Amino acid sequence: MSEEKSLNFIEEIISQDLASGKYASILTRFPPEPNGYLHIGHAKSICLNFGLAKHFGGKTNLRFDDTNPAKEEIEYVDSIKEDVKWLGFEWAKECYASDYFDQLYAYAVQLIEKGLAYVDDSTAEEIAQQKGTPTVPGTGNDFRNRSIAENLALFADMKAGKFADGEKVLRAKIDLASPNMHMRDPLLYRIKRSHHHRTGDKWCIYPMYDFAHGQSDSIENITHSICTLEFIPHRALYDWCIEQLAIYPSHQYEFARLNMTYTVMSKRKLLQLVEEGHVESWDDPRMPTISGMRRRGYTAHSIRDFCDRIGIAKRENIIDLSLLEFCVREDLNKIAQRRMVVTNPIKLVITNYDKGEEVLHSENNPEDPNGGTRELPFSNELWIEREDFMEEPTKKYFRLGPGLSVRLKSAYIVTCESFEKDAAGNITKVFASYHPDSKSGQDTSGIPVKGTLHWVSAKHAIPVLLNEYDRLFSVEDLSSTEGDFKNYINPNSLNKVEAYAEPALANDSLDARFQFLRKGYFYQDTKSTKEQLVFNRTVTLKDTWAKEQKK
RNA sequence: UGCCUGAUUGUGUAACGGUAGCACGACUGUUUUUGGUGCAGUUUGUCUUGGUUCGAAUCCAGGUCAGGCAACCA
Repeated sequence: MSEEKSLNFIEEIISQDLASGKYASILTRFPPEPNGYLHIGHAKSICLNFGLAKHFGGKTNLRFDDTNPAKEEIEYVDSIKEDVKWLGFEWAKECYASDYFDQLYAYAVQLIEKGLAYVDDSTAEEIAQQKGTPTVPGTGNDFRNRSIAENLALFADMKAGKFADGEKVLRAKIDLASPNMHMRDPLLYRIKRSHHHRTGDKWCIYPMYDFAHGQSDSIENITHSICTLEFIPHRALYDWCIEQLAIYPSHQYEFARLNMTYTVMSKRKLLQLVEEGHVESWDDPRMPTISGMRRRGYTAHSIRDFCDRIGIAKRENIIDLSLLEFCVREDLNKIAQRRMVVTNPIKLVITNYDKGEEVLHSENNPEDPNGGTRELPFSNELWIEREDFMEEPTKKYFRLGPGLSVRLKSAYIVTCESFEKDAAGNITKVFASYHPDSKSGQDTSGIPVKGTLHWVSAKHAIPVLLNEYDRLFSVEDLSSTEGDFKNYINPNSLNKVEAYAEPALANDSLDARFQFLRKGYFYQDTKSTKEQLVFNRTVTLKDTWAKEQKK
């Protein structure tokens, strides 16, 4: 990080901790629960945790917070590892909370021995009721006064599987009148017979988040444990456990999670979109998941840049989707191969072109002098965009119309002579003459043109399929809406179009980034084949003409 | 009605008692064989009321507003 850039509040804390000698080096961790795919909000956390370590010369662990086997799957573990790697980060250690189950159990026994935990036979409802409310203190029950010996025996029996699911829980004995609800004798362990993706059926009791997370941090010697704002009330409990157990004192810090316009950022909601078929899968290119964005054509670099630009603070935020789009356009503009693709074709006949065909050349990327060129076949019958012809052009229209001239990109200047319509009044063909002395790169015609059109030679064109994506939701701020969030799904978030592409595309590499001239940035879909090329639109180009027309 | 966070332009984010800056967006102009890119410029802000101070976005007090907290979820 450059010196002129100011530090965010967490970087300030770390700087001070390092300067004061509190730590010789730092260790952070990224701790997802493997119950879904990672999304752009996780990317913010990943960039923060790994970025901090990188900046301050420390390390970062990847830790799976797998304490609830009912929701977790190996598929999610695999996807999370893939996504973190793809984003460009390397973890020091791959850890699992489940690796610490034995240790965690021992910690719980210690607490019981200190008279700080007890087995409670109450039902979930009873416990909830006895907890009181934020304004009314909770009340205890007789189980709270069980002897240490009895608690020890009972907890061992819980572990041994002598009770049914939900029959008993282990609770910390703290303060039922605490103004912080999380300190009102929180649950530490519950009985849950569920196959765990790593420990199998070894355990029938599982630690709760609050009894697993801080201790896992401590076991790994995490110096700075960074999480989101909703965990602020948990911090007192985090510290309490560490203090009572007298173990390595990791510290928790909280920042505001990412929210973005026109999308949702919760695994629960994203899971719903997948399960109810509103999108195809977790990696549907409309999803704000890392895998969806990757499939859509976002680069890891652009996502990292985005995370860098949004900053880290404690206030709630909602980031404009336009910032993400800016980041990916900026990156892609520099690296994308330019190609020409016509989506809504109309035939352009060059009436005076009698050479049959010729091969022209066009630059792969005007931003990159070393990007080279590609071959571009030209002939007397071309496809151009329907919207590039207007029967009765308006004043600011720079494209084709009767009597108007335009440059065909990397080819010639043509002048429109006439056009044909079908019975329904639709334009079917446009006729134009070309100016032989206006060839791209050696133009001596002196004809002034304002517009340049992309085109494809009709007989050389290859058919491709384009997925044109738009925002997933039609309202900017989903958090301000009422009712089911799915009511606000944009019905036009995907527009599949057949298109004609220049032949060079058939031989391009699978993972190349493209800019289809005047249309947007595209990336080959995972389902694309040689027989049927499919491209996903990552993002459109900025379109000031479309904006002008709306006025 | 308890506790905990927070409040700087449309959206983010800086300024650490001393010029309210930066980015995105929006808007101009300019360049351009992409109505893209680039370049130049314009644009709107310290929640509120008091207090401390030579000086307050910053410190203090009250208020207002927003979010979070009472899952055998994380």
